Amino acid sequence: MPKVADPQRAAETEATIVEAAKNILAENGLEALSMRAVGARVGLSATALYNYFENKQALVDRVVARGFRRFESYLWSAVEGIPTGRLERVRALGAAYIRFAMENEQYFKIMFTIQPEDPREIEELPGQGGRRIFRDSVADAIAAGEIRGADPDLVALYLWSSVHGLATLSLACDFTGECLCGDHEWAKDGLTVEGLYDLFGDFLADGLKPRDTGRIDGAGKRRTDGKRNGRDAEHRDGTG
Amino acid sequence: MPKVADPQRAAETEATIVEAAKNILAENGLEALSMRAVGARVGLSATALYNYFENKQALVDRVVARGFRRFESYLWSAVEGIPTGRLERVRALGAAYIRFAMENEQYFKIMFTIQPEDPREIEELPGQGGRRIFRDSVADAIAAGEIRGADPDLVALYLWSSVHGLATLSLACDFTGECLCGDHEWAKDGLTVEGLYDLFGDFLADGLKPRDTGRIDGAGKRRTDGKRNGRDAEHRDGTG
DNA sequence: ACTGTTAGCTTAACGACGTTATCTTAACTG
DNA sequence: CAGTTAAGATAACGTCGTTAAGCTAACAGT
Repeated sequence: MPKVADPQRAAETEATIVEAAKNILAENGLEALSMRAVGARVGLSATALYNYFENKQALVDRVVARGFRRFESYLWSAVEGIPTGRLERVRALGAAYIRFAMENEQYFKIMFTIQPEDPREIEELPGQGGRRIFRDSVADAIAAGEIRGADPDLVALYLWSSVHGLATLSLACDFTGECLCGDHEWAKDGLTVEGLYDLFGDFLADGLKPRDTGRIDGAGKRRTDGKRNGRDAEHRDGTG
Repeated sequence: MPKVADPQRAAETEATIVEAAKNILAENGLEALSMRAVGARVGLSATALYNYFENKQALVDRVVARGFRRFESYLWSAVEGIPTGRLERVRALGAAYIRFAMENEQYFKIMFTIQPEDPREIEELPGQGGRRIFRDSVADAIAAGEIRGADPDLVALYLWSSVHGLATLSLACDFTGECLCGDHEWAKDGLTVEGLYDLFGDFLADGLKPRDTGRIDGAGKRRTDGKRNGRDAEHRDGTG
């Protein structure tokens, strides 16, 4: 008797439920996202939702998947007007990444916090969509000579993680004015995360500039610190 | 009648409880961290814990605070043998950051996920400790001329967020082998996060190299993309 | 037209959670 | 030895995710 018969109707109801769940999440945060609350929002009892989703995790997975689709289209629409191959396009991509995280805080948090128990149920691994856009833009910029001739996948992952770090950190810390208590030149008229990213973009861009010493593709797996193996702290968390 | 009388004994018991909580967290994850479980682990009932902590959040805050102290000393011990002023020291700091995140996964997650409801109860904002070490090492490297003459706070925050992004992302995605399905030169013999960081370190270092065009301190708050205001997507998450 | 099936829901209930109020026990004090 | 009290246990409330059982309305077959 569980499960729904008409797949058409099922899909519609599921979409309604996912929509309600994401609204509760955006408005009141993760702890407010209960099955009973979602049910009440769509005019059903909590248990009725189990006709459409196996459990709460499955519902949350769907919300996350929706979030990633929105995320991807958000990134796309942010750079579609900028010609491919330009470094500017890559920088705008990073700016859009930050902006999405700030505008969709709760959403962004669960996207990279909750991991689906069955990864195949989500169309793509978290961030795959966003990463692909990064990769393509980077590859174009490399081909156009605006970024040094390194592996696009590597460079894209680098940019992605850098931008992701800024987004994540600013959601966790709100360091705009608290962590950085000193009065700095670059923070005096209201430090925003977007402003920070603008500044960081210079470091990022300089690190990826073409250089004459030829391409680096990491073939040599260079060690920079002499003792990379040997776990120099043995911090294995015994009791401590 | 609540609260404990002898502050000496109270401090000891609190430490025991925090310790038990962090063990449960490390062994079984956040969802296993319940007051009843912590109480059972220290031989008390769940409600007895309320004599030492106002609520669960306060206990978790203490666990997080402990984590940050461990984190800070972990970073310190990882670079104490490397002479100050060397860029190598900054790179080793980043490597230690990554390593801590990998070795203390659950710990690291809550450190940057849970935000205390009363920030003052935690000795320092999340990451302040780690950031300070970054800042000092960067400042030394700048003074020694191994990093370009920019604001140490800005550069430290940049490095911090870059490394944090790599750590966070790899905890969320496990892209070592899944997200990056293509067979790359740099991924062929087992891609580890530490290996990735080694590769990224080159980009990072190049972006921070001294350059002859003088210092950049961001006074001009440069805009790189022509249209930074104007919210080019209007993605305000209405419904659909 | 009456009966049986069944899709899709509701209600009841279970165990676990955080938390509060009340009760017990054991040590100390006069 | 009586009384106080510190520090715990027990009971209980409301909420959570989830399961089992019961209801209701639409539909099928003869």
